[in-house]
Amino acid sequence: MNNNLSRVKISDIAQRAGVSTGTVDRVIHNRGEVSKKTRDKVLRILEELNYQPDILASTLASKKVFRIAALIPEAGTTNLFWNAPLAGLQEAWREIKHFGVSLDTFFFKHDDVLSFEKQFDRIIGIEPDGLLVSPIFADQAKKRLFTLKDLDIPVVFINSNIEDQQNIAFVGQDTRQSGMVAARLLDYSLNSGESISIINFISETGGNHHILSREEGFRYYFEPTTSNRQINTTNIYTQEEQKIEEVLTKAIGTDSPRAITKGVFVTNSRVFKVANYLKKHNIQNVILIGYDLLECNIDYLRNNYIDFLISQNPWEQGYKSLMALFNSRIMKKEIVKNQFLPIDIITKENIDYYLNN
Amino acid sequence: MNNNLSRVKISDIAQRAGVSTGTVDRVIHNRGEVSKKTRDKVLRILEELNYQPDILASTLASKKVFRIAALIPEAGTTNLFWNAPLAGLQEAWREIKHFGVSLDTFFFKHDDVLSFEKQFDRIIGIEPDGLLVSPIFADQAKKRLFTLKDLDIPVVFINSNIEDQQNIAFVGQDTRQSGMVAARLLDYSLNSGESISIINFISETGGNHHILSREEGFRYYFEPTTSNRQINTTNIYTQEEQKIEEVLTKAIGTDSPRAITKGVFVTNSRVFKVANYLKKHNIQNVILIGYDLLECNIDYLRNNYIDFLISQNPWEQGYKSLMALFNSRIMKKEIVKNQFLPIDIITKENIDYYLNN
DNA sequence: CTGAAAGCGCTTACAG
DNA sequence: CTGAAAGCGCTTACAG
Repeated sequence: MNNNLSRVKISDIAQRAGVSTGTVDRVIHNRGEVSKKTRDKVLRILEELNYQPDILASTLASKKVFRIAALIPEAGTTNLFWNAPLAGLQEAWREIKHFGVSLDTFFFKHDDVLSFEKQFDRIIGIEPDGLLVSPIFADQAKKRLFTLKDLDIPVVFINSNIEDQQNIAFVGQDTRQSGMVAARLLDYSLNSGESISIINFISETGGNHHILSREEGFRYYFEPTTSNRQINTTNIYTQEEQKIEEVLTKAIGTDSPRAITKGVFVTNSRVFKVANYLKKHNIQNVILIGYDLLECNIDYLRNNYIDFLISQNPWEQGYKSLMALFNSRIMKKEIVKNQFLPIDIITKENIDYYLNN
Repeated sequence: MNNNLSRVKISDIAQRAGVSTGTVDRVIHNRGEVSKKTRDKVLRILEELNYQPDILASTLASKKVFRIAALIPEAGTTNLFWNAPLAGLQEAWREIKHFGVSLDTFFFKHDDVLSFEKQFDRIIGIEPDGLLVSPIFADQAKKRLFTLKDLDIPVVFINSNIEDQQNIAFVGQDTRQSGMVAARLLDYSLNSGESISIINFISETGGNHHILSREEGFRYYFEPTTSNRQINTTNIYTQEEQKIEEVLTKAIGTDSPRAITKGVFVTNSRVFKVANYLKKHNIQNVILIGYDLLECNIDYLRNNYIDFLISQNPWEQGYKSLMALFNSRIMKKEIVKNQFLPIDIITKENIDYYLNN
């Protein structure tokens, strides 16, 4: 179906144009120092012969390295999600490093704005050839994106998006829609009339956009039939186990004054907290849905305390965001600006096939 | 975190060993014509300095092309599934063609053993450097795989597997487990005691392994609680619309003598046939699950006739199978032998994010 | 503004 | 069995 046909090379162009290969190279890369006349001529022949550069020879000859910086949250012990994007990033880098790409990864603490700013500033100091960033602190990011624009440094957003920026791509999930998926699953699993609790684990330091938008999608799904079903939201601000216990007891405890909850939707990866509660109090027959394939969530999924997990495809997020930068800048390909990853529905039965990466 | 450090090159090795680069090259590629003594010496230094070849320079210098043949079913009009693996294959090829890889794709008719044999024989005649095949006709494949083994041609299986062959990889789905996923979804969606129909669209020309194995997984899931729920299997052998209609009426029609079915599991992509039936007869409140994101299935999913589709990730199957061959033979990497792709659960709410490829 | 030459790291004949 | 030289397609100084 396809073959490596003998391709036209720079020397072919040079010969046809009656110039040297150096000159052809100059026009190909817009390096100036060429008269308009020869430039036009070469350009025309390039077009005519449909010249495609040999990227291998090109990167071999030019010892340039394309320096990519990545700025993502540190996984630490409280934020394990971010291990996966990092792994995806590194795998992508392994695949493309031959093309003279270097990758420097910078970490910030997801609950510490200052660490974000500091690291971002460090990166700006370095002036990389491309940046990949998870801009969870939108305001702090925006100022700096302005600087990057001046420096003409292309930016890819990963996991979080900021609208109306000059980023060349966003790679992540449609959070609102993922709430609708959760709603659909609960809708299938519950009988009509059974009530639902939404649990939001709110972070005091901001970055709650995901959570709110998931709740919004979830509620939107039920809107037409909202009369059927009671849906209560509980926001949890504390980190203290004891407090969480109390709040959950009010929200979903068997003695809860509210109508007995049959479905629980936790809007982020901390669903294991709720699973833990259900286990401790031996509450059965509650359908529990949450996010992300953290070890502890997986354990509860396997043991039937969590029914569904929604995965954000974090590994792919890392992989694709680096590839977006690479394809755009090194391979000179057109890339898709908004790359929404699948909203994967995970159960005990298919979990194993999402862990390979 | 990482950088393109100055690497050790062949000339470094040559210098240290007191030989020419040609000799180093000879031992690196086991091309013989080197005395044991110098060979050992070079080998040792290679090891010591942890020499890693520059794959770019290597493929640029050697004008060798690695010829890959692919043998997959033709998509035609009745078998649209196979468009996706083909697209994945082609995308993978686009990414690696620079490394001197050619791809020739051969098609057979999925319901015609002879076409499979004929095309396979053509490929053997060509003696490619690697083969990627969907061995749905196991017996006919086996003989020929024997020949390939003699010719030392590496083989990757795509979508269908044959156990105990010399294939370097299999890329596909765990079909049995996907049946369990379907079972889980119906189990959540139905009330206890409600009965289920399994519909198998059987092909007379063989290749029904997927179907049977999906049913087996499905039934296995319910085994412990089988008494709760009636599960009836209906096999459909005909292609005639009229006959199908009759059989479905017996199986799931509202006047069916059997207990009224509340859940239907169709074990392959022809679930749209059942959706069509439900629509025509205005049967509501039946949960319908089937396989594969064909256009017609997607339409029924969006219109609520189909509730869940299980996707086999066909695009990825194509992509990964070519990459397996590439990574193993060109990049000399270790590859995973059995690459099971995720068992994706698709609903109306997340379908859009599985269509990008 | 332009060309000739050297070089990127590896491979391939060829001569001995 | 071994080495010297040319070449893969492109880029990079340098000289003019």
